[in-house]
Amino acid sequence: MELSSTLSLDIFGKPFLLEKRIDLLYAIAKYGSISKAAKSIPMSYKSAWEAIEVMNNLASEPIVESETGGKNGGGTTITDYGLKLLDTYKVLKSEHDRFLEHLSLHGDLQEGTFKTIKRFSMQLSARNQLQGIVSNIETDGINAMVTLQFADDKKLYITVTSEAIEIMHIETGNELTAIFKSNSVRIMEECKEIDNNCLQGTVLQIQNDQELCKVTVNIGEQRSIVAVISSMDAERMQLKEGKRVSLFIKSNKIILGK
Amino acid sequence: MELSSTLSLDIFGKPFLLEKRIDLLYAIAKYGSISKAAKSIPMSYKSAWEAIEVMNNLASEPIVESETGGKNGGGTTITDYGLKLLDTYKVLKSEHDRFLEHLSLHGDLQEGTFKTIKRFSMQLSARNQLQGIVSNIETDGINAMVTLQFADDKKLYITVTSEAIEIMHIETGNELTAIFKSNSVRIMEECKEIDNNCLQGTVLQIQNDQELCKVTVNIGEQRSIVAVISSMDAERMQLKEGKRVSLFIKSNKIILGK
DNA sequence: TATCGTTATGTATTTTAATATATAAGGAAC
DNA sequence: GTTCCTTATATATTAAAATACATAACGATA
Repeated sequence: MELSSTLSLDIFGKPFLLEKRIDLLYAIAKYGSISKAAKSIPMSYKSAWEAIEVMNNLASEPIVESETGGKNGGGTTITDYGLKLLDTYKVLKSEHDRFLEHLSLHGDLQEGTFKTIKRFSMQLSARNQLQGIVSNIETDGINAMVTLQFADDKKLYITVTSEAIEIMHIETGNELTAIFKSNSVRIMEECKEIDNNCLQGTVLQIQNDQELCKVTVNIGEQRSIVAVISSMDAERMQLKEGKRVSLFIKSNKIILGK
Repeated sequence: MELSSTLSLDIFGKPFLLEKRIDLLYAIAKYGSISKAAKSIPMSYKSAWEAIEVMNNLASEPIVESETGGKNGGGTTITDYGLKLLDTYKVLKSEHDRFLEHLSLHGDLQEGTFKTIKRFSMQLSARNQLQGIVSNIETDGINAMVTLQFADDKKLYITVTSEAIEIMHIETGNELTAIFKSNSVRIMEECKEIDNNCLQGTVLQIQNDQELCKVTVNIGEQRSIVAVISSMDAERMQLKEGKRVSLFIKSNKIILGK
């Protein structure tokens, strides 16, 4: 048994972006004309034309622009706004697909064992979430150590139970998310080479209250990590914006998300 | 702009459980007859009959059973299997709705700022996930303390950043999930009254390797918590199945999920 | 100016899905 | 046996959606 679902973006309660229309828009982007696009789908020119008219009317800005007459009889192109909408839909759709896949895998539908389903569509309070690829798994009795590799040859070791590895079907090559709280991050002047789970970065922002200090550190590629440390420690290290620091996260304080 | 989506459960690539059919099944369960159910939807008897025939044929077991003739002319009732499917669909649907709501709230669709979307449909490695109601929030500078109340007047305190409270729009009355790793759980013989974040329970299962000991503790209402502690500690406490223990989870090791 | 491929628009036709209507048969209850 | 309400099944009708087809306007280009 499988799950399927069609995603639709509505405006004023009316369908705006539908899967079919999205296909049409991509075809228009490719061929530069409604008629050719319609032929490639395939669908009738009239349907195509009406679909894009509806979309253009519902949207706050035009999605496509048409020219009639001219060199090749005219044509239709997608506006920047239209392209942005296509990107948006793509992200939405892929996230939705991920969700359905999770839901499908999560229990035996025939058996109706879904009552015990766990929530897995959650917004998490943990501010730090880094995506990486599993490069190694070492199972050793009750616990297992997962190595998560990031783009820039940084990596993190993560301790989870072997049970979790099994239940989540974690394998090398999986793209997983390392999740950890900001108070699980320690800041040090310099990592010793032997230290694991160290990430380098530069301080982006500092915020203080009486006892605590929230430090945002840029670790490259627009990714940042938030650490909350004691104001005392912050002062001792003379933290300030732009300063280069090392971040240390204990492997047993990281949660994995698939 | 809004998101909408219709969930469908398919078998052999063919639509099996659709929203409409679910409504029909509920109506049949209520009225005990296809004709009355169809009238109440409303839809034609023929459509209704065909719909349930399709479903009965696709399913591995009958979903409804019909009798013709008799006291009130016969009738149609839903089988246990059918009821189980309805339950399954309900869970699936509510999870799907949750997901769409999250997705809708997660960015401004008009602005197309969805590129930076975070994954929030994840399976988590953390084995311990407890749902409760927020009964109190104390924001104090950088950090905030959330009190999560459970059914049986147990409660947990959770430390998160004030930023997280804002971003997630956490308010008293929200139903949230407390998420923590099994190695964040300490086991003690007895909690002192003054200790916070203590949960009582009885040991369900114990698993050992050379160094570590995984203990599953039942904390009532079929909910259980998994703790991984050192074998030494386990031995010192003479843990065994059925023993009553106290669990302690530090407030700053818990992640909140909404 | 005639050509060409397109947009823009209308009307007719087909397809599809749903409803409406009709009818047989079943079987307990009176 | 008649009544009653239902299931089960077929056929006709309606409604909605898509396609097919036809035609005007457009404007660069040869």
